[in-house]
Amino acid sequence: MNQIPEPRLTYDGTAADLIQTARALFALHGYEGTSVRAITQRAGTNLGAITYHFGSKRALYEAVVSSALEPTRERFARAVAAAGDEPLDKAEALVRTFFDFLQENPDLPPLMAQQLTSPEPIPAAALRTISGNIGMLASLIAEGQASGSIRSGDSRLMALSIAAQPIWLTLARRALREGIEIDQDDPGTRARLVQSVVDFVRAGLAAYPENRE
Amino acid sequence: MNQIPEPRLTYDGTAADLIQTARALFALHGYEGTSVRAITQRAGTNLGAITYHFGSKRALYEAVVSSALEPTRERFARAVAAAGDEPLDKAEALVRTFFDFLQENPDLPPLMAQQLTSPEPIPAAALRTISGNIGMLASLIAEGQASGSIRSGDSRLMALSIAAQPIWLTLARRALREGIEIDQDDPGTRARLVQSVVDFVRAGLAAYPENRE
DNA sequence: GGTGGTATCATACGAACGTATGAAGGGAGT
DNA sequence: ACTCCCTTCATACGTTCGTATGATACCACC
Repeated sequence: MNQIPEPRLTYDGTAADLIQTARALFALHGYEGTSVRAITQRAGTNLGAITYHFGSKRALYEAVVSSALEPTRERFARAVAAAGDEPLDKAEALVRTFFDFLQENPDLPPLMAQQLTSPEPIPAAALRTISGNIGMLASLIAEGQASGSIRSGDSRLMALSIAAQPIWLTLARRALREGIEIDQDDPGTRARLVQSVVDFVRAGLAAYPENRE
Repeated sequence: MNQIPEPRLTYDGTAADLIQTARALFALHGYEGTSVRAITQRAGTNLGAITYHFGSKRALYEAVVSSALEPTRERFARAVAAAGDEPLDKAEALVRTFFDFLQENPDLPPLMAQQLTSPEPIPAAALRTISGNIGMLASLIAEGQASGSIRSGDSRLMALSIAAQPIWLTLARRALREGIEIDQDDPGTRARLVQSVVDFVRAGLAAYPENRE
């Protein structure tokens, strides 16, 4: 029934090399700022490889975005499962895991930001991953509201307030270092920043204050 | 003393037209995705106008970024001054004003995001504006900590948690509409989102819970 | 009423872009 | 051993890019 072919999410061989190289370059220089020649050269392949494996530069880009976002699903699910039963603890685990994931995948915030900025449609697979993750966080909040540990309020909107922090603070990494001397490359500084966000989120969610002074 | 010439922040005539047009196009299509021809045509000027008035496309871009950020300073200062004496109220005013400003200047989040992603240096004027704003918010928080209405914690890091929310939620506007049916173009929806962030911020800052249920 | 400086104009140049094309490899299956 | 088919390769095409150049227009001022 006129099914639009969904791009794969895993690749091997030359296609995988192209995805990996393209992801780094797109994150650094944007879609238009990254040439097919730069990608294929860095990946050690022929100029025609992108056309052959993906059909076009645009198709490669969409594969990059979709495949970059996908691993968050399982990662977040595991983090929540590993945390205790208390929703506030699950939320904290989610925040920490998100920070960790972004630390391991520094390409992700630039990629997301560029995609959100551009008028190009967001790949359906990416949209599904995002809404799935927000949904997970929101239902976790709703659970805490039901059990009384989290204050009332629209759980999806609260989830957005939470998700915005790790991603924006990671995206602004360079500006924070250059502008206000907060250097996330320093492990101690980074730990304090993560802890601060965790504290802010717990305080922002909690129905009753935890251990304030 | 080898002074690097600081670009002006106000322009008139053709230069102003170019700034305004370029700002909209850069925000929409990025730096590399926006051609000198597209800018000059849309601005109703000659192809050579950018070279003449700014020297190069890059110099125009920096002028755009710096001048776009600058008005926040005065706007935020006025908002804080107009709010009462209670730091939590000032923080709320700041959040609301930030949302309003971004609503009126939808180019700003894409511009900032692109600048943060790119390896190009952040224009010094822009960096100064950002750190000034964060500083204002941080000292407001410190004030509340001194008076006892705001919980303890690193005031600068708390300021970052706050600032991240309006900007990221505005940046993600399209994704929120397409992915999880939150449409900020609808005034009611938008008001609920802003209120939710305000609630989250107040809860995240307050030393004692305000009026939770 | 020329004259000098600022601004705008049409046009040209070389470089880099994304993609198309057809030939050359290179194993697996018969 | 030969035939496919998947992949890689070198190269070419037409377009668009940012900038440079020199001519023209405008206008205040002596």
